[in-house]
Amino acid sequence: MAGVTLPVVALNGPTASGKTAVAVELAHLLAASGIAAEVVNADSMLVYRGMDIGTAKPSVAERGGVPHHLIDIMDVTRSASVADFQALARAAIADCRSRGVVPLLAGGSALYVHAILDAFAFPGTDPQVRGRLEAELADLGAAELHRRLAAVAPGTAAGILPGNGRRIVRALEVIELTGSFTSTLPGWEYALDDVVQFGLEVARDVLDARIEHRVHRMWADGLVEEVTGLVGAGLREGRTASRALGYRQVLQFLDGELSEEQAREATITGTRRFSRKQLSWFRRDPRIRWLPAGEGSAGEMASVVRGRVLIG
RNA sequence: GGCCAGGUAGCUCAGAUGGUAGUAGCGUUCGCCUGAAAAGUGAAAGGUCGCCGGUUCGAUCCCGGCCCUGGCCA
Repeated sequence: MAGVTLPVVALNGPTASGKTAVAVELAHLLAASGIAAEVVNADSMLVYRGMDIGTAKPSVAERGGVPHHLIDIMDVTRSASVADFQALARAAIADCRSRGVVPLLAGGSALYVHAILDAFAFPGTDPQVRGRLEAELADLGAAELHRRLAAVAPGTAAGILPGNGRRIVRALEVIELTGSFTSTLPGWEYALDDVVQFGLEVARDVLDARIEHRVHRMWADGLVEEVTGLVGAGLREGRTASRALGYRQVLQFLDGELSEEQAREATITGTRRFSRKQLSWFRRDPRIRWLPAGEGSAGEMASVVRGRVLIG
């Protein structure tokens, strides 16, 4: 009785695979059997306020009365980080469980999911050290800092491209703060109890067609207007938000670098490529149970989750 | 039926006075990357250059025929 445990349910898959709808449907099915469930977003771009159309953010109506956490939590001028997100998501998951609610971790950012579920530690950051190194990066250039990194930690330097200033700075920062830097990702080792991971599988050609259709719909729904409005909110100053698929291309259109048609096509091909990248990430995780996306997928997940709750 | 333009990588195409072709775009495959992962980045695979014949030391390229595609005229 006191031994009832609540699993963490991760629901992943490539963009446009229908994760959002399935998550809400799953929550409803669980509710029908007396199990409360809420969605915890695991998508790096849904956190930004005002980025709705281009991120395919679920509307309040689409959320179907199911509470969603970690959506619309920061302005486009800020940059979300894996480390912040890990802490926020773990807190949201713990909060759900403490209230007797099953958390449904839904989203397509594989690194975020990995960092939330698994033993993934982030060395801290120090604004002063960081600031100084970034100034040096601006002065001396990435190649020079890369040489310095190579002198201190050859192995680390070998794993970072000489032109990747951002990672070089981060590595130097961590070495300065902690004495060493590990650049290998941790293995598949849960840091949370009782995790169930599902992946939504969609045939390539179907997914590609959906992506194309969705991008056209974004344009019809006013993506260009949304971006124009966000420019006033500082979108261009947002290091991450301004690079989001669709947003970056519309900015290029607004700047005259691309025609509107080219921007739309670039968004389609970029999104397609992104979906491949997502798949290659998720496929590496052997614990994911893949289900074909479709009518019965939420039902199948619901029965697995019910079993976990009752057995626990 | 006649005229014109084409048939080169999975797709769209580039190219060479005849010496078996392209850092091409998109696609595919496989990697790297721990505080920007919808970002950044490396590499690979892949072609009997429409088919048959002729000229030539040698043809994807020249010549002839054929097939297919698009357009125009009948």
